[in-house]
Amino acid sequence: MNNEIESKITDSEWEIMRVVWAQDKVTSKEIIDILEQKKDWKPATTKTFIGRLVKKGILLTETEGKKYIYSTEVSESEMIKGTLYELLDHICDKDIGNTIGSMISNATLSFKDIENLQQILKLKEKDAVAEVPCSCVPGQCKCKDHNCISGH
Amino acid sequence: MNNEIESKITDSEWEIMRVVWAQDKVTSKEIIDILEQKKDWKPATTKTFIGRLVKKGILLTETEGKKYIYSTEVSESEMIKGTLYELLDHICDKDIGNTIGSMISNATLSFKDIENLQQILKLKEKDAVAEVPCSCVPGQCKCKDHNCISGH
DNA sequence: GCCCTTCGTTTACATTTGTAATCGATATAA
DNA sequence: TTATATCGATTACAAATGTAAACGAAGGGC
Repeated sequence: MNNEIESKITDSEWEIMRVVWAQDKVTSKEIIDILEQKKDWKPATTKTFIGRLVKKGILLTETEGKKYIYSTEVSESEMIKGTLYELLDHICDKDIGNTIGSMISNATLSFKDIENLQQILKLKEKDAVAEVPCSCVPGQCKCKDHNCISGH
Repeated sequence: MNNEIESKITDSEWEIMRVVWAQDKVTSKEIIDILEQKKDWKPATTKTFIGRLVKKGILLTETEGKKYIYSTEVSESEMIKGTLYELLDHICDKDIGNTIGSMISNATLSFKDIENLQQILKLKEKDAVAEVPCSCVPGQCKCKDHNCISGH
């Protein structure tokens, strides 16, 4: 929505964010308590991660008395999408279909999920292509053997 | 296939691996050349990453004359799957369906891909569940509002 | 049989990440 | 009002990661 925030968080920071996304507004104490349970982190450790997220501009603070209430404007789905892209960046475009396939195979899905995905696929047919072009650098995927585009 | 190799590679290492996966067997020179093009890495930089992958046991070496031929026994799909799991580890199980959905929406897919995915979904219906259980820690997802399982 | 190139190894160093103690200010309880 | 518990900020430090130069052995050309 805004200026393509330079999001990109670490695994540990993700733990903090999950709490914030789940609660919308939280105090450090709440985050600390939850992660002390889940990750066995000392309060100081959690505080460090909170601080780093604030510095990165991902966590927002509003003062309530002497403490802070933390929140964020980066949505969870946005973050997930970012991470996903990062992964997709590592594989040949031609392989994305298969990757999604393996994801589906390995996931636990509800009937509703499946129905929904079928719906999405149906729609997707409209802008499907005959062949997904590969944009890998030559030497980084096997597509060169068939019809890889990718200039230089 | 073997003992669940402690794979888990960094972004840079991934670049090296892509070359190896694409070629099956390569010399350091080939890797260096390709990544000098793609990433502007000095030969020394690429060498460092190759060395680290060898140390991790992910790259295998066989001597040919005085140089090495590199190869791997970790498959690309295995590595992708690992990375994917890592991401899924960050989201509520209930949300996996949606995440896959957004992946599909955003991807470029061929007719064949779509057909294939439809096939997979069809099969998936067999072991679909009425409701995907959430296994998040309380406080880390909104499921507590409905029917989250997850014991502390 | 030397010299230069090549290749793997070693060393170097800054940045990021994980993990945490400590400090200083403030609110709170006694 | 003084002792105490909180809370955010500062500091610390090891390990991982990105980036690369330097070094030493070995091969190839002349």
